[in-house]
Amino acid sequence: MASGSNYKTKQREIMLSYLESRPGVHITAADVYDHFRAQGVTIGQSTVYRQLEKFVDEGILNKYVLESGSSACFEYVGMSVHKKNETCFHCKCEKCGKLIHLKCEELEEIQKHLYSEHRFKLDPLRTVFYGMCDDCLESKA
Amino acid sequence: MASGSNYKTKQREIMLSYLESRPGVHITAADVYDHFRAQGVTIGQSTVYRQLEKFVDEGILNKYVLESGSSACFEYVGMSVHKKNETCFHCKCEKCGKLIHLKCEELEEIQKHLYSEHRFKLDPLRTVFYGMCDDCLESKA
DNA sequence: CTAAGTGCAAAATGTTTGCATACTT
DNA sequence: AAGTATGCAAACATTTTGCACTTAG
Repeated sequence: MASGSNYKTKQREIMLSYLESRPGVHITAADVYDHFRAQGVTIGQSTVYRQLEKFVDEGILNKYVLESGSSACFEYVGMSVHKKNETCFHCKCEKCGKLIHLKCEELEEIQKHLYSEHRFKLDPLRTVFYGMCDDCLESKA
Repeated sequence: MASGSNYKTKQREIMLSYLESRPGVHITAADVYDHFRAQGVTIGQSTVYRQLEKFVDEGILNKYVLESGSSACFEYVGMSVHKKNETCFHCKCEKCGKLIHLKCEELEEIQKHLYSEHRFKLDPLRTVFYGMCDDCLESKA
């Protein structure tokens, strides 16, 4: 979480403002790379990966791994969300792959329950609920 | 979940009995491959991956993706658990890697809640709660 | 001037696929 | 005989690393 020193480079700045403009959206390393390349701005892939990892360390981004073999997803949470300590859960549909964001009081009960009864401190940023979404449930039957 | 047809091959059988002998343990494709190669028994990697994927489809194994860049983990859950329809949740400690199994009534409330309020049908066999366990919480402070 | 960041290409992973062969039913 | 599984090697996708060069502090 604690960051080392960060030089204010052009690449870091434009990446940050791009990510900042998409709060709550899942973005992959390739998305970032492609976004800038499409504009004629080239940022090396290694730089993209290295900066993303830094942002995660700094708590500016969350990182999710949804499936093996596919890219990791990053999501801007910024300092504001972090400070407010808002809990955001994610549900991933195993059928259509849709990702659902939930901010729900009741789900926060899980955390409390796990902590008080099972002495386990849940990390909602890393936890993904797998299952099946509304649409797929209907189309299945 | 429904399986296609499964031929009873030597590879499938020895893989199954190996996995069966390690219930509740996380095993990677490489673990399986190495285990047999160390015994002089060679199973092609593709076979390992293909069979593991089948076992997952059949509900015999759970599959977890812990981090990007590292291997997917498989865990034997077997038919017995499946038939009894017991709900078993898993908590994985992000620090020490320990895997905790929970059978808890209250956690089953999550399922009901997610279903009734968010129209999302949770799959407990695929879902892992990430966080920090008792021991690591203490040793951290 | 020194520490940190960049970009390229190469390497390292982990997983999937094509295809000829072998085994199950 | 028909359908399925196997094993190899090659293909793939994602991410990491080595290194010479550039930039920020």
